[in-house]
Amino acid sequence: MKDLKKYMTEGLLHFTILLSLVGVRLDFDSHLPPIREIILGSSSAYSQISFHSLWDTAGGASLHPKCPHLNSYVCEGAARRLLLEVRALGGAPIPRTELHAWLLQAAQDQGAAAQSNSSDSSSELQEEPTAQGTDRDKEHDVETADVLTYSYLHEENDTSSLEQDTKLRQETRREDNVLGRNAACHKGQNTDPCTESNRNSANSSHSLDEFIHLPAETENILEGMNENATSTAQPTSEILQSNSMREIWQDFLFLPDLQDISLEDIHPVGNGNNGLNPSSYFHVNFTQAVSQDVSLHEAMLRSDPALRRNSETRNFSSEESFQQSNSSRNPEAFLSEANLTGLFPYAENSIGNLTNQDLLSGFDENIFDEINLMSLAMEEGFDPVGVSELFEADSDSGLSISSSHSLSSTSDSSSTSAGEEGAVGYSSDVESISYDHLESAAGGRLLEHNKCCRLEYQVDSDFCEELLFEHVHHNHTYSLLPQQLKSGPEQCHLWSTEACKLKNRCDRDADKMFIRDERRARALRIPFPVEDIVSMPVDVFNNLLSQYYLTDIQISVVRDIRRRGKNKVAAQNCRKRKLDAILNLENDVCQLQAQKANLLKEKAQCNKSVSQMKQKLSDLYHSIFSWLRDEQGRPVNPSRYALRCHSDGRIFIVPRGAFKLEHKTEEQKEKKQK
DNA sequence: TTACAGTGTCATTCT
DNA sequence: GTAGAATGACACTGT
Repeated sequence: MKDLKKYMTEGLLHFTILLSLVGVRLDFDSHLPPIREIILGSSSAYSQISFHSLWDTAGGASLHPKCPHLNSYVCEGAARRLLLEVRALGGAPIPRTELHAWLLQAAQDQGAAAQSNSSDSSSELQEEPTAQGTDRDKEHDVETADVLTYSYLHEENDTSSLEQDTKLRQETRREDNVLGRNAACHKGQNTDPCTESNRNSANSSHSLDEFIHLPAETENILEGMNENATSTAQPTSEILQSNSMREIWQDFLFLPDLQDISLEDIHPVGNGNNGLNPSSYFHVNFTQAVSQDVSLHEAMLRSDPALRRNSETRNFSSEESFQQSNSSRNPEAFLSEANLTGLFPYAENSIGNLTNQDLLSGFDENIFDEINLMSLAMEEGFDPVGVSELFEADSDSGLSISSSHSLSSTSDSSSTSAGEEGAVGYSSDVESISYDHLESAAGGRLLEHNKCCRLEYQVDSDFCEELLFEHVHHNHTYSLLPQQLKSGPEQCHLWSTEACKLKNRCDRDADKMFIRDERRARALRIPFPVEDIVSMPVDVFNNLLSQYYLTDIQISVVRDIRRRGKNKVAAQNCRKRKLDAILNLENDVCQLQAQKANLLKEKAQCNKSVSQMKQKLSDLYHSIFSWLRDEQGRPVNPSRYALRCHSDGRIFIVPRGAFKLEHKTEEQKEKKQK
């Protein structure tokens, strides 16, 4: 940053643009304020560069092969230093073809500027370069076009798309001259660049010689530029005098890998280095450096939505390589990149496209239909009821609740058709994408919470399996009471089949509702499982709501899910208790009926026994009286006398009248005692 | 097609 | 006053 300030204070403000163009990720939070301060405080001509242009250029929107100010760097001999500084700051190397065309164009401009300066010695270096070469550009457009054509035809493989890129870039220049020159070139009427490009297009591999052994026309340009540059009297051209344009050119091409260089490695370029190959004192790893192509084509094309569409197909390979290059990186670092999206809108697009394109491939379209509808609903004024109905309609429209099926589809979500499972076949990746899509729809979350939400649902497919299977195994057979199960074997068999049917149906219904709420929660990016929303204690639930920053809609939905879930369980319990009570009463009735029957039976037995006892007693009575004789030897009449047992065990024969009076007096005594 | 059982949900009351 | 539980009533669905 210290060197950056130095460059800028020296009038090299555009170095920051260059940094951005070649992919340096500046920490704008800490770098932009001083940059802006320097811009506003600078008295140089470069202070006219608006902060806005810097901003746009940082995102790659203004990327153009013709950097109008690069010639300034070249003239000052600072180009190599700038590029080294770029690398020292962690910048990715510029694509060689981009650099090729870019630098050549700048060299031509510089050549034109040098010619102008030679005629006008009062002109200064810091004069606005674009103003210098307005007319002179025309003189070099032909050569520049050839150079550009040559450069872009060296791009690997996809020549058609590169031609499109070339056309795009040419359109930003003077189209007529360039196209005319290209037409002549493609007809084979020209010259080294075309023949060279044709020859090299057949061989996609690039050797270092391709860049060192330039086409003759390009060499001539460089030679002329070198001469013009060295003849230019400029106060800061000391370095330039010691470094030819070719050397500078080679310096660009021989830029060492950024890992191999630091600020300490930046050697002053003095006279002693004249003619010295920079690679002799830099650890040059050209192949490795070029391999870190940041694909400025993509950055440029993404700035144009129309072009982006065309470039998507051929960007796939480069995006894939980009992902591979970032695969070993810390995801947090990746997120930190996403934090720069506000400053690098096209970087955001790049990252977003990369992620989405890779992750969205093969997803169930039904999910996106739902998500899109959700998003629309959110954008047009979110209506929870409408969304709810939307989900309900979807979930109720023949949604199969075969969880195992849906789970099996998670391994290959692309094979799951929309008509088979609705949106049940979620995979973990789908969740993350759906949240990305619904980020805005959910009312906006902090990134931290987004991460939490994503992590919450992105655990893995086991989460879905666990939830679904856990719910499948919920016991909904509360109507099968122990009393029923304890019944006879025939009823047990009957109830077992009934229980299976009932259980299956309960499972289906429960799963349906569960999935519906689950989908609602997912759609609104509610960061906790529905099951936990319902089952957790109220204090834990409130703490959870306080820990997450949820919108009113989300809180309302969460509470609604919890209320309905609680009520559902309560209703189930209520019905269970009701059935328990009914069945208990029925069982009590049965038991009482059996008890009554037993009592009746026992009563009958008792009556029978009593009768028998009475009969025996009567028989015994009569037999006893048959044995008894009075004083005269006559049998005792049982109707006039009766037997009475005394407390001491003695038995007396008493007249019945006296027995009755005595019996009455005893009863009266007992009553009085009571 | 109808009857019925099971279930979810809402409204209300009770705790 | 609030939240949960309990419950009656209703609608819906599957058998």
